[in-house]
Amino acid sequence: MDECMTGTRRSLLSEKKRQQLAGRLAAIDHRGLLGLHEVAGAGSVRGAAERLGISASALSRQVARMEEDLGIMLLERHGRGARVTEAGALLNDYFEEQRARLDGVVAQLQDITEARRGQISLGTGEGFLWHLMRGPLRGFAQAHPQLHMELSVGSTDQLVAQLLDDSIQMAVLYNLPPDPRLQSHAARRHPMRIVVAPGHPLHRLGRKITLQDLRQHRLGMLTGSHGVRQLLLSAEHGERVRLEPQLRSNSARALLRFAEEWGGVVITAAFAVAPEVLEKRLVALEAESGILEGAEAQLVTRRGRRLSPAAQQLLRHLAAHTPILRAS
Amino acid sequence: MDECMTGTRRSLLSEKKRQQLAGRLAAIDHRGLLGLHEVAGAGSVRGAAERLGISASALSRQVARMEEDLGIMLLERHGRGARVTEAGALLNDYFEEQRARLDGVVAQLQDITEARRGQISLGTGEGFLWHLMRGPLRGFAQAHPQLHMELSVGSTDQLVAQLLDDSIQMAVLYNLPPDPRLQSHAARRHPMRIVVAPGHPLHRLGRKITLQDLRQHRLGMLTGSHGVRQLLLSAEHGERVRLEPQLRSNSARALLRFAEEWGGVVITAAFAVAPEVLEKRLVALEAESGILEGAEAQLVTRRGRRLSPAAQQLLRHLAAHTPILRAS
DNA sequence: ATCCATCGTTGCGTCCGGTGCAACGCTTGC
DNA sequence: GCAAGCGTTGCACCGGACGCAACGATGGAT
Repeated sequence: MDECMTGTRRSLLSEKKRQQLAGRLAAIDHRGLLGLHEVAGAGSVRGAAERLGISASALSRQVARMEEDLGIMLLERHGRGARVTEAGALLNDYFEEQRARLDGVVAQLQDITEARRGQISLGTGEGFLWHLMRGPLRGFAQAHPQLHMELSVGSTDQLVAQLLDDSIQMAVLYNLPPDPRLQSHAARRHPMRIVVAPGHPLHRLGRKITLQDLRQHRLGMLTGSHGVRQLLLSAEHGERVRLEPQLRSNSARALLRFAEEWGGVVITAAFAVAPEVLEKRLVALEAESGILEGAEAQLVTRRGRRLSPAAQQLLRHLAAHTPILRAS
Repeated sequence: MDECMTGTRRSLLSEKKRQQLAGRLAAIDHRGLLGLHEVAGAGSVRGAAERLGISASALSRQVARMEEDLGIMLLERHGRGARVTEAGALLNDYFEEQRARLDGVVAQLQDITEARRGQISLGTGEGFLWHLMRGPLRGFAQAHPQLHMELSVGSTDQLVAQLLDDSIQMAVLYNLPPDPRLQSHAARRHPMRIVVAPGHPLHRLGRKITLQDLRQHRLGMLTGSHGVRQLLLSAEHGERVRLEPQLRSNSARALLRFAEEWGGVVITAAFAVAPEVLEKRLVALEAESGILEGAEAQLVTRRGRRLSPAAQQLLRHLAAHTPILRAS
């Protein structure tokens, strides 16, 4: 009924629509309405035709076709000129209203084209939040007040998943595992550091910290879905060390409080603790590990995705004006 | 180039509009928007094309042309299907809004077609007011609550002038002089009567009144622009009688008060004093005059004018349900 | 990792609809 | 009564939209 008869069914459907939709709705096209509008304004078919740059016969036929399709008279043919009937005036009002509305839509499209208006969704790791919010993101938002932004904060693989299903357009993340489906637009190496409170025993060592050193202290770690945790696992494997964290959390903020107030040790990038280091509430010690050295912060999108103009502009803006993403 | 100035001028105008109007506004035609809407709903070009009963290639081209004209991406080509971009969603919203609005307009057009809605303007002589308001006009208005009526009360030649310049669609009038530009849809002879208060000397005569009889009494007359007055002038001329009215007024109502309370004499049709005769405040006496016998009440329109459906229906209704217009 | 089903797109021949020109009927003003 | 407008119609023509077939590309299935 539905597959073997598609041809017939299509014909019937088309025939039905010819009389239902096309007969009433599609009969009202932009051209006919414009013609009617000009006739209403000019007061004559010929005058309106001259305004439109077409012949009077063409315009006459346009209106005649609309009348035929709608089954109602739109013009009072008046020997000397023509006036719109009540129905014609109704359609003319409709046209003018839609035209004004359309102007607004076109203006909004223009805004979208020039990235003055739009919806941008980006994701970021928790560690970038402070830098993004006070710096480039804030500047961009101030420069584009009509731009709506949605900021999704999550772990690396959460962000990757959101990138892949297009629920975010771009993401700033740390320690991204290689993925051909993603495209990097800016990257900078940020070695992982050992973060402790000032005066901590590791701080007093005065040298680079090895993974072995960490075994004697209380560790705090992100849960497994974060790129930081993944890289650390690789380092443990490479150096044959197994680290047992005292505190696991999906919140980097919680871990920093753990280091600051509980005297714990946290491994993360320096930029992620920039405010605390500035206020001298924490210190970031260098680590003695090749693997931890290679960690990168990246600005990525899904490869092959066509971004909106606003998103493209934000992408360029972030790549250019985010110090922690600029290659040194 | 091809036709001296006109051809070139048209080309330039067309070229200008190609970039101004057509480039932004006319690019958004009903067909393209419908296609975009279906793609947005179906999630794929092919599915939308199947719904529309056209080929996928045609639909693809429609959207591509809109994107070209607007200079902005409307679809996210997604390998597996297609989704609308923000700009596409904006246009789709616009389309759905206009479609809903259009449904309303079409419904209103339907109402106009079926005379459920509309604007009717009619004129009438003062003498018909009582009959029309209580009878056929009231019934018609109750049967069509959405119909707006404009009732113009005036003298015969005022109404004729309004008919000829189309400011009223039809008129009920008395003693219409023959006019080829007007068309009568219903007519009934209503001889003019001599109207006096009960007990008036003319009443006590107990016979038909001649124009000579009138010379001995105080007459009230309408001013010259009324058909009644014109006919009476003809009768005076035919019977070699000159009547000198005591009161002239353009208000028939004033003349009736003149007859009722001042003991005056007024010449008019019987229907024009129907309520007063019913209440026995006036009597209508027959006149002895061939000319006054031929007076007619008529329902007329301008010949050649195409009336609105509502007006046509009112015309038929008045012709059928107005006793003073039905040929006995 | 490979295959293939499906998607969107493009080249090309075809056809329909809109258009312009000229002529006609009609109304209006001189 | 005549001429100048108006709106409309017959006819030939042209351009744009369409369908068909084939082509890259993507994503899931094996």
